[in-house]
Amino acid sequence: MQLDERKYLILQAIIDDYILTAMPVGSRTISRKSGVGYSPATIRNEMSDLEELGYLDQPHTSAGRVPSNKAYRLYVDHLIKTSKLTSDERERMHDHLVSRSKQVESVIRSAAGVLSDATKYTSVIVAPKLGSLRIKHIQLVPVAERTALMIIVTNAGIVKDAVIRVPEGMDADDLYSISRVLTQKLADKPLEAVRQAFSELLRTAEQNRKLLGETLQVIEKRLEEGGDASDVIVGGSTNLLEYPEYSDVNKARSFLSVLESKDTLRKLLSRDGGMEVSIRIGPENQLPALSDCSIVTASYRLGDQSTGTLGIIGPTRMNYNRVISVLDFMSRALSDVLSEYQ
Amino acid sequence: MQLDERKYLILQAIIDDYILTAMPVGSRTISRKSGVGYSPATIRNEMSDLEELGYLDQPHTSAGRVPSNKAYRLYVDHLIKTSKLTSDERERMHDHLVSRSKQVESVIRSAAGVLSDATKYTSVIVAPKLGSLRIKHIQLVPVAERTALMIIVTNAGIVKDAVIRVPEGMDADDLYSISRVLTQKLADKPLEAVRQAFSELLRTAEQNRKLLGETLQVIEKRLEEGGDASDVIVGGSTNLLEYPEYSDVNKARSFLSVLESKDTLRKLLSRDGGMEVSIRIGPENQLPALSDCSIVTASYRLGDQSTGTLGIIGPTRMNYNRVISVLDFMSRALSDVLSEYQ
DNA sequence: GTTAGCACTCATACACATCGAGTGCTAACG
DNA sequence: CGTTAGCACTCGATGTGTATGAGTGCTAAC
Repeated sequence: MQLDERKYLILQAIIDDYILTAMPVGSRTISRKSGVGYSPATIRNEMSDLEELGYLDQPHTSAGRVPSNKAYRLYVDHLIKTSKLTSDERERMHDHLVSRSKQVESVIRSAAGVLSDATKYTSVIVAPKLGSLRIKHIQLVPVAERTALMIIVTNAGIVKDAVIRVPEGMDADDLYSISRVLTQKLADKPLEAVRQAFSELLRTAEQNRKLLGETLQVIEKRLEEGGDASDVIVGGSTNLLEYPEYSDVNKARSFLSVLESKDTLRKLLSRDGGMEVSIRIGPENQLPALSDCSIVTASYRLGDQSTGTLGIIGPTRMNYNRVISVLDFMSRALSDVLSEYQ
Repeated sequence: MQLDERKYLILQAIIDDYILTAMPVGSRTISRKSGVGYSPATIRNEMSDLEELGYLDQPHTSAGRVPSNKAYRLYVDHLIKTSKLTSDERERMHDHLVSRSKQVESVIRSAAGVLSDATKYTSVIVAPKLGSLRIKHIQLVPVAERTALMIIVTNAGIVKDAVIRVPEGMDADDLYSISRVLTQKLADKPLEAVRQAFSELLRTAEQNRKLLGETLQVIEKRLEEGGDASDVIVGGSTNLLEYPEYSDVNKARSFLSVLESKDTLRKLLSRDGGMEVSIRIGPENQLPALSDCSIVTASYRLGDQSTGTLGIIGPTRMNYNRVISVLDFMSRALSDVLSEYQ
């Protein structure tokens, strides 16, 4: 059996209604809708077909129908009619983004806020991967006897720091000059290439071998870590609790627990492909705790190399249309704002 | 009517039981307890007295009694029997704290995790106030034409950064030397005193007047802000959802919303007095959303000047004994670990 | 002063009837 | 032949009545 024009129409009507109400949709409801000129009985026949094809589920015999994950997949692939945001709305979102402080982290943080406010779902943003960044500057600052703070500035303006031990009797001026050398040698190298440059450096500069060794270790460790907890930022985590899907506390808890694990989130938002919006529906994301959530993601750029991910997590019956529009816009806006630092 | 020995005993037994079960406590339950040698009828008479005195509430006629906020207040002030943590436990907590990276923020973050794990409640930690820190180092790093990143390192190792504009034609070496001057002039000054030092600096160094002006502005702005969102760290936000008090989604939501507002949290944890543990029960903290929560706070030190706050938020029937022990220990442990940087 | 006994209260659980939204099927209709 | 009206049927939701039991307050006896 194939899907003809009318089946598409009815399926779309059902999905639209379900997205709005979260209640099983009956044949009468669809029949009453403008644009559908059929009686409830006819609709029922079609619904029966659609159920057989796997596009609809029936919670129990005497309830209406509910769209299946397969239906949502069809919906986002073919049925969706993307609409643009109003220019007023675009402007407001953009303003929110730039009004904050100019720290990269602040921008991302407010972007998460804007996203969750605009969609009423939960937003997650992953900061650009450190690996694709380039070193701009390295500075050693004395903080105590034999202890220094190493600060790594990247081309994205993101600052990484770590406390390291330095050899006895090294004063501020020594650290200063070492910093200059380090910066000269390592500037504009991607972090991946640092190792090689470093071992080279290690051969030439005998006197500070020990310090350099430790510094290298720290940089490598940062590289391995891939990023710390503050690299994943969540906005509007309680938004989803507004929806009837989460009126059960246990469901709410298991959802919120996922948001607490930054590692899981980072994996969840990893994506292949380019800048365009990507959608994973229900079980398509492997996590059981999110099996009735959909995740919509997009990328943003920070400079030429590094990209980050921004995403929306909501119930499978989310307003895909709206979410796609917002994410699409924000991915551009965020890239624009962050590129000012380049 | 005064509280005699027996009333204390019974009240304590009721509170102890209610903390464990969250169910109204009946006279029979108390009577059966070891240490209480009275029949249910006698207990009932005493409970009736205690209710009249405002220490007990009765949800409805045929239910048991529930401790009132006044009872909790009495409990923490007089009845509580503080117990020490096992040395095994202390060790485990301490290890968790030091095993992580040496970044100050990481330490605080893992402290929040340890706190919430150890108590099964929600933990909140406020980073040390910026105002009481001293500047250790200022560094300007070129990131683009006419743009530089200003990094402020404090004696606590906390790095603050901001993007600023610099005059045309200023190269890396210029910024280097300016950084040195800035650092020399401002080092070891508390942030509050920076303004004065700066205006002095402004008089002497004519050529870079404009740059210095902007830099000053940025530092002042940071000062005003008092701290950004990342200065308040929450651990175990979903822990409270385990308790029957939050089986209602609306309660859960209003609680979690409070955790999302870092400003509110910062205010909530502000405290007077020294290092000792302080307790606010139910409505004693002004926030209606937390009117059936208790907040227990303690301070930790970072160096000589600056102190931060760590706290536990839980239901009013929380295990005060346990929470006090854990907080007391952690406030010392955290101070110790952070003082290594001094 | 303490306790046993007893009537009373009230939330909770359960059984049972009712209601109504919605379906599936069949037959009639254009 | 596709569409629709009619109707019996299903099943969750809602409401009502009753039993249960934990717990109280009061009184009288120990």
